[in-house]
Amino acid sequence: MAKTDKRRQIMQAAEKLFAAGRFHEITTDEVARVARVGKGTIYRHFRDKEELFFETATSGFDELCDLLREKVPTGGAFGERLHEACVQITGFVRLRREWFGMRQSQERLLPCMAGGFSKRWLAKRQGLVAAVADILREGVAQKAIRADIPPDVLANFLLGLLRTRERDLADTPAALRKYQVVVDMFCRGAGAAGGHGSPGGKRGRRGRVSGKDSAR
Amino acid sequence: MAKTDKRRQIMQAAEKLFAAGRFHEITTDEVARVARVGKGTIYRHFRDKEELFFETATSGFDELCDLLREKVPTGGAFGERLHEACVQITGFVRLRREWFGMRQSQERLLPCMAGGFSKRWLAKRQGLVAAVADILREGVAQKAIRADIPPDVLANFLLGLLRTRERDLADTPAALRKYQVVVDMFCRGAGAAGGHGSPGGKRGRRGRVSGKDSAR
DNA sequence: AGCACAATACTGACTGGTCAGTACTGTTTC
DNA sequence: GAAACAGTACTGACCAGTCAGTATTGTGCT
Repeated sequence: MAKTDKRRQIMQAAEKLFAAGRFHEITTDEVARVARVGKGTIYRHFRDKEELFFETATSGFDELCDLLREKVPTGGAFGERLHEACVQITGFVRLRREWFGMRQSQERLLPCMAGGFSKRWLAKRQGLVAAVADILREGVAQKAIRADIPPDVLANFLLGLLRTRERDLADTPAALRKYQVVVDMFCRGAGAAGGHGSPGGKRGRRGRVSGKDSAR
Repeated sequence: MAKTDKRRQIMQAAEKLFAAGRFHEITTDEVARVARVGKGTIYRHFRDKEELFFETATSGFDELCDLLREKVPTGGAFGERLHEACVQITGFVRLRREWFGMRQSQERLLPCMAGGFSKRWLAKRQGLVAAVADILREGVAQKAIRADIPPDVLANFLLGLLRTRERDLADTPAALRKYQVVVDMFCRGAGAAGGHGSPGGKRGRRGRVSGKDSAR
């Protein structure tokens, strides 16, 4: 059995456990037991409990970034890309529910962590934001996404909306459909040149996010 | 010194500390020290550390609800009410930054808590959501807010957007202005009868959130 | 007022349990 | 046979919660 297998086993167990309980409530003995691994093996792969936690909490970012870059390649209609990105993100969140829950619960705690963890964490998260922002940037270029808000801010909004929704949704069959609400909200809110009545708004035009349908 | 003073001292210290570190990293000794109170006094006011934490983490919900009901009374133009609500919420968040940070960081941990904490927490949070939803409901009645998404879902979205923004913003003088982006996004996304190009969308009309400007 | 006494609030040194991390032994794998 | 491992016993730091003792406040009496 390759070394990386053990590492993965441990991380999977940690992910599961950390998702269900608080950091201090999860013992390394428990992680070892669930991972079907000797306790010492954990310390063979991770310096300490903090690092195990950090690596586990962070892993999803990389995976999701890879997924986005793979499944939502550059080029093609922007509307489709955005939609596909949302599908991938929500799909990933559903697939890796435990990681997602864990990330949610512990995100803001990490900056309090000792040493360089805080920066490493932010860098990881920023990677995901950047991946989403890249897609949105293309939308801006195609006049489908409003240009007055920086793409990375919009990317954060989108992720925030998905997150909000995720908190409320059980893992029901209807859940995926309900994510459409998020996409819908976002597209209307972030679409280019939309008119509205909120304070500060000035424009009177409205664009379609897909950038190709001209029903208006 | 009245009993409530000590209690408040303790809660203030706890809020400050819990905002900066994880539950298990904050010792009751530290809370006592910061609160300038004997350790035993904590246990005179709170059953245990969990309860101290819960009460502290929860207090802001009530305060914010009271604030909303006071400063955003029923009646009046919906657009103004929504705007005022956002101002109040963001103002509160800025004022009670520590509580907000703490709430953010520990929210999802609470459901893992023993006993009835989980339900009590959700109930408290639901109170805030309901307060915001009530305001939005009026917007629906006035045709300013779309009716196809339940008000409480929209309320969650709004709170989520504010939250997302809060995470990114330092406490700069420009910060308050930047919240307008959230309000703007939300109003466009949640405004009644808006056309857009997102998947599943069908409508072609667009309304103004303020519900009193008739540019369309 | 001044005193006695009770009730309540408070303090902080102490304790008992918990758990991260280590050490060691015997086993499997390559 | 050596490297990785499971299993387990061990240890030392750490910390939530306790409790015996002290301070403060309230009350009734003279």
